[in-house]
Amino acid sequence: MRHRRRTGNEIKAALRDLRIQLALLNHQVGGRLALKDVDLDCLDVLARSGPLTPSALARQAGLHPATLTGILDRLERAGWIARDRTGADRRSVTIRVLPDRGMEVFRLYQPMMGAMDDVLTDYTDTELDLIATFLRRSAEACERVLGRSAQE
Amino acid sequence: MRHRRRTGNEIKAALRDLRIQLALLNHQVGGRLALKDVDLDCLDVLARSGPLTPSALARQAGLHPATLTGILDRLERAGWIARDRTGADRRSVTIRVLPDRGMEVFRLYQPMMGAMDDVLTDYTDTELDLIATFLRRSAEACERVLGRSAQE
DNA sequence: TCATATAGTATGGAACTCATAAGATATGAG
DNA sequence: CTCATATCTTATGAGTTCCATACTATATGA
Repeated sequence: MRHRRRTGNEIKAALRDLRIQLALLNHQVGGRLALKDVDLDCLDVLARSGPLTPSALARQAGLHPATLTGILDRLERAGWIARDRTGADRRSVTIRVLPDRGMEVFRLYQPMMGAMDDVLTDYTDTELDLIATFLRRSAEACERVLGRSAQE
Repeated sequence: MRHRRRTGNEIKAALRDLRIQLALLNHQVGGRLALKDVDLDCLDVLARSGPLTPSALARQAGLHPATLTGILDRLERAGWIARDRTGADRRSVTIRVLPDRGMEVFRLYQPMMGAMDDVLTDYTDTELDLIATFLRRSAEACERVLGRSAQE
């Protein structure tokens, strides 16, 4: 029982560590592409959640709409994204990541991907499934916490 | 074999997701304390790696030394840290997190801690150990990757 | 038709980051 | 011991970024 609690705390501490390390990795990757941390975060969200409008992106990234205009200007000028104005609502704009530069980012994350592959070889299929599920559930838990406290 | 590869990719994707969510959580917590993301990151590193000199902290946080001066000025003014000048080398300064405000941060992370506890109840002791080890090894892998590419 | 709401962006002021340089102290060669 | 050099931290100034507000254009509903 005591062991259980201790392991739980170790998991949380490890998670905190991992977050810092991944943030540093992103910072480094961003540096090589002349991108701010926030800019890379936005690209990341865009790559995952598909094309988005500026307002939706601002909400998901926790940024002020006006701040996002600046970020999008930078990203557009550097050829990372395109602003499409083809929707039914002519006020609205959808942001799309241009595909070729997406590869460029992918390449810079390769070393980390390789390192993760090394870690993963030591686990059985069942264990990998367990880990994947745990990570997904943790991300969801975090998202729920965020949503709950954003209401107030 | 194909399933194995797919699960591996899912793990990496989930890790990316988790990073974003945790970054948002930090952003939100930082907002309630009137702290920039970078400032909170520095506090986090300090809380984990113990008292540090500005140079060491700048290295660990991937920041320019001069940038760190500004950050430390803010943190000191707001009562988060103290600059101690008691070392043998009188050029050097050690940064220390003041204990009382540390509690304040802890409280803001409580909801997330609770959510994690909920997730963890579903796992056996052996599974928790497995997860803890995986997370530690991933963080170490990330750290190694960072170290390697920082040399160039 | 007109009032109101919404999407995105321009504007200006305050704050931030970083390269350079300066001040203070340590270290090592002669 | 002295002096040149290296190291640690911080001041300075230029350029950039963030955000609150206000504005334009479009949509929606009475």
